[in-house]
Amino acid sequence: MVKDVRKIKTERDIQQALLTLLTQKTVRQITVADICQTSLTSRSTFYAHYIDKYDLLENMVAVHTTMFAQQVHVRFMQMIDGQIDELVQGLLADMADKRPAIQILFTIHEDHADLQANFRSLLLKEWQRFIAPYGNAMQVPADLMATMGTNVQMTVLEWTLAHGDVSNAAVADAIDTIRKAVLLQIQPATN
Amino acid sequence: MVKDVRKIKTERDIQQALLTLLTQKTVRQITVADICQTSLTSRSTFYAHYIDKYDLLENMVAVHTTMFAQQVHVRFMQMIDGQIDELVQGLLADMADKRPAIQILFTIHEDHADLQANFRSLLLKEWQRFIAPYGNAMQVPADLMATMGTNVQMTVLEWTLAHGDVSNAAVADAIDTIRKAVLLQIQPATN
DNA sequence: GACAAAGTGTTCGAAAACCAACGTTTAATT
DNA sequence: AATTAAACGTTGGTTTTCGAACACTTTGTC
Repeated sequence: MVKDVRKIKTERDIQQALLTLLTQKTVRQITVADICQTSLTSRSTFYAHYIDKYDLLENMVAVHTTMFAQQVHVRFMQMIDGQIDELVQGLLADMADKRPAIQILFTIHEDHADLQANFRSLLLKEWQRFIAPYGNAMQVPADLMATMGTNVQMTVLEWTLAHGDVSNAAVADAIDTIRKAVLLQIQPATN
Repeated sequence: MVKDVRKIKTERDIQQALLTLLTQKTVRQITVADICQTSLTSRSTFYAHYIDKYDLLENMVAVHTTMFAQQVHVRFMQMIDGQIDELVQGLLADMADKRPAIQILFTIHEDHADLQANFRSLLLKEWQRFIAPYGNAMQVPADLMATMGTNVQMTVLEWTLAHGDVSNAAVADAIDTIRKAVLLQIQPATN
């Protein structure tokens, strides 16, 4: 079953409209009429695709979450010690075209639509899987270090989303220092 | 008679598609099927709006030409001696959102679709109107100076289209030198 | 509490776009 | 010159979108 192009275009326009409006108003302030006006679609068409504006928002967050989940999983599998930050850099490269959307959605924190929280949750899960084998030998609680690692990566991710790249030497240094500290806690023998 | 939004959207998509394709292929190499594929419209719909791809192109060129004509006319009226380059800067500011489109169309030179030539022609006409009063007193042919002035402005216009702004001091200096030379020919008494 | 204004969600006939199919034209190959 | 493939332009039935209308809920005001 192939989707009619009109559906694809309508949904694309509606989603883009919501992103645009989110840079101007809060979710609550945005009306369905606003979205339709901006996207050049009629309200009846909107309701043919989404239950309401929250359904639209949750849908968009879900799509990006799924994409991130798949990528983060694949990349973590390929990960070698000491290249954890490269994971985030690689992810950012893959998401290049979605950057504006992700950047906007990161500012939205609704009950069932919180992309930032989803990303953090996915990264945390992978960190926990990564740390698990070392768990017993560690001096520091595994969950704590997993959270630390996650937060460092989220920081890199958000900084890069906002500034385009981690070209700033000072920032790169700061992150690297923290990264090494975190890894040292996990693998005291190596390095 | 208000246009149906679907028509607006379809034409917007088709036009955007052509612009995109023009960055990859020549007009001749681009097929109607290409345009439809890129714009997510069906071929039957394309033919409901345009006779063929050249009709589409001419249409787009005509729109930008008309817009430029109106702006250049209004601004030339407000023009004061020595602020001729500000005209181009002002025009560029007004056309900010259309910059990518204009930039691409400037590279296309078809028989009845040559935006660059149209712009040059419009500027030249205004220069001729501007110079006319000084005509008899000038040491240099009026038409020559009009052409010179036009060329300088076209250069600024194209450079700014390509590089975003005339922030480069060297470029700004070079242009200013030429501008003054041109104006000096026209108004030997003033300055 | 009455009221107006604005937003919500639904319905339905008309208009537009889709898409697959078709025969025709064009251009390249042999 | 014959053949083939690709692009052209047209057609008609199907799907989607539009737009206006409707009743209903929410919000803020007098």
